[in-house]
Amino acid sequence: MKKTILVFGLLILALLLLFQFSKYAVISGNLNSEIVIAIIAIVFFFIGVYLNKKSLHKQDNNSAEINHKKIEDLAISKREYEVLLGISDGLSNKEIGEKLFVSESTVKTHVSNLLSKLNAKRRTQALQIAKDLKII
Amino acid sequence: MKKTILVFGLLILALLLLFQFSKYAVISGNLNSEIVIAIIAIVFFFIGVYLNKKSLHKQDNNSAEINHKKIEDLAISKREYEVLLGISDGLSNKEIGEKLFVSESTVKTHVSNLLSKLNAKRRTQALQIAKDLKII
DNA sequence: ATAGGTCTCATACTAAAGTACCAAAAGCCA
DNA sequence: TGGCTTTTGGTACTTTAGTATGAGACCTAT
Repeated sequence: MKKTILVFGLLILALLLLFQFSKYAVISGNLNSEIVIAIIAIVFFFIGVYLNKKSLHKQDNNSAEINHKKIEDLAISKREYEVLLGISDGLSNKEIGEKLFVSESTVKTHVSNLLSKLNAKRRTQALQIAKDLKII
Repeated sequence: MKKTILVFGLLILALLLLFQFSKYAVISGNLNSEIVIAIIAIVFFFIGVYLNKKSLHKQDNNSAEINHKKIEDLAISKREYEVLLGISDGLSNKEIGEKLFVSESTVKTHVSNLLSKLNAKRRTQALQIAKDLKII
């Protein structure tokens, strides 16, 4: 929120400066008025692009970024999380084991713990819940 | 692509008109030059916002909209697709059956056909592939 | 040193998931 | 109406998934 105020403050400042500059430049005859207008147009075009991109980016982040805090809250260990990623890649327990260089038994243990931590009955449900919690 | 050309054509036209108008207005003394500058600034600001939003929106569509054509190409039937949605909700075959008012056997048949059509070995893999193909 | 957490793995089950094959009813369309 | 696809459902069987339990190895903090 403080950032937004800062940005808008700078924006207004830049706007005022541009106004003064344009007045000065045109009156003193140093610059062609068309060039001043072009500069203003370009500057404001990019201000529009920049502000828009920033506001949209926030939404993207909200819907795409991984919620690391939630993972901690659920007490999901590093290994369990790796297994979760394997599940979301559509791998079987055996394949996950091969990928992580552990036995299928170990993977089953991790999956079982994961399911109870996510309060899921199946791995597909775990995926759905994990996506909901934005931890995946 | 034709749309893009049209938009840019109109943009350039608007730009030229604005230039002419500003020159005329300032010279004839009908308008204060500051007002002209302000108008130009606002117009280009919104052009920037608009173009940016449009280009970002395309990406959003690409990453969020369902590819109905792909579903047809894969010859996935309506019922099979409903089962696929059930899978992505993390439901078991039995639960999908209850939701669609059919037996578990029927769901199994649909799932089996779905897997072969999506070239998947497991339901989790089917989900991953379906997301990749943007049919889910 | 020991208590607690993580990671590993095994065994023995039970429960789902998935395959293969068959078959009937329903809907559509030429 | 005959042929086609879809939908439905069953049986029988194999393969994964998931649970419960126990146990050893390894870290870390007290």
